[in-house]
Amino acid sequence: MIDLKYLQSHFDEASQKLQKKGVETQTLKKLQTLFVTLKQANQALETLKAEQNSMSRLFGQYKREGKDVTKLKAKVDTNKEAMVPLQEQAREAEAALQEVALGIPNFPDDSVPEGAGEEENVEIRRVLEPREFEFEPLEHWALAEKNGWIDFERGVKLAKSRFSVLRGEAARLERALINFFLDSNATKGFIEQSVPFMSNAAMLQGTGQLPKFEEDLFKIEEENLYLIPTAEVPLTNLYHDEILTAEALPLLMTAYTPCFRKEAGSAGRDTRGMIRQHQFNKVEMVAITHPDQSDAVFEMMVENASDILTALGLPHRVVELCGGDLGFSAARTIDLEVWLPGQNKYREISSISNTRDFQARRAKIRFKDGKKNRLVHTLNGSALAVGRTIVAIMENYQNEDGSIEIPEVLKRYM
RNA sequence: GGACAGUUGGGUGAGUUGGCUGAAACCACACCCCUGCUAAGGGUGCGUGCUCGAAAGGGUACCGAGAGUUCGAAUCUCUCACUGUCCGCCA
Repeated sequence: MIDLKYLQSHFDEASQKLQKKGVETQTLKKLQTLFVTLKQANQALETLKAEQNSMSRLFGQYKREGKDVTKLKAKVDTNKEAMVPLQEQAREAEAALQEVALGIPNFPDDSVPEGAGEEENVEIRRVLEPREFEFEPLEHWALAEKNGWIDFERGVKLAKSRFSVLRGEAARLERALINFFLDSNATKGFIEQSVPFMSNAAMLQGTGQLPKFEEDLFKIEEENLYLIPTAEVPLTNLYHDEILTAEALPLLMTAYTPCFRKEAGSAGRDTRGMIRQHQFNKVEMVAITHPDQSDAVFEMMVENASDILTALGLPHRVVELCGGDLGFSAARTIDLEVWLPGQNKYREISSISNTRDFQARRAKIRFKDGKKNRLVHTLNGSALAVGRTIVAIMENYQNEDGSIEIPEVLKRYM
């Protein structure tokens, strides 16, 4: 959630920032009006409540002293009547405010480039030269078929479309990658966690998936739980509604989890292969930091993910997302795109975001700064998406006969 | 799934004839005093949000959540959620 006090005191500035993310000024005006209405109603209401409380205290005193209370009772009753409409007004404003405020995305950092969508993202650097092939490199699904690595049909049979089964060496490669990623993250100080793969609604609101993106989530109706779309949800919310000590920061966490996404808006995109599945494995990094630390930690997370790709010998590029491509909660995001020779393009394999205090405000994650409680910064990023790494290894390490080499660093894991 | 019990501040835990309890006491924590000691003792402070205020401080809300009764509710009523124990089932 954005800082509503800041919105009120710097409306034009705030509105301008959110234009980068496509938020209309009108929506913000509405939000501001609701905020002011709520404040005024609350103030008026609290004055009346104060009177009510002091009269009630008097009431008790009169009773004890055996005094007559009929006049006081009349006064109290009148006061009570006066509170009713204000109470209603405050309640409505509060509800309306919540509804609008929870749907407003985070402010992008000032450094975020302008742009409407993906095409306007800014490439920062490339790491590793893509290999020259003396033959036409195949796409991963063709290689999967040749090697018997992925059974798409039976995945569909077991569940539905966009599910698949890994077999034999591919399954072992997946397991090896998960371990390799977790170990690599551990060397950078990320503490491994094993977390629930389901989450309740309050946590999902904390990290920003709810209420706006419910259609992207798999829900267990009878239980009122959701399958997590990313480990960012459980990891960040580990400290939901907590006040941390400043010394505890930064908290660095990593976890392997499957991720479940409905891909509601992606019908027709990447239908072939396992680039876009309803269930995929991912190792995630999450950091909870002091506001002064978050930029440095962000850089470290980008480096870490990039280093892992380098260790695997996978060419990739580092891309700064423009305002229009930025996610709901992110103030800033850097994507790592891995080179896929079969597809002849770079594809996202990691996304690292600094949400600043946006999630912290929603999830009430604070720390003691002297006597004051302040919001932490939260960051998250993949290191890495497992399925897409398998795809990248298949395409980059393929031989002319269709066989696939295993990257050197993974050999001890298999 | 069945039966019973419970849900209070960082922790333990009082408070259930409605007001003087936002909440005793103890522990933990912070600061201070005393003390030639890797101890003990004493003092003070110590929940969160919103709000008014330069600050000191004040107002308001919160004792699992929501609604209700009442001049007034942690304390009474209702609904829901969660936790524990026993039984059943089970990796």
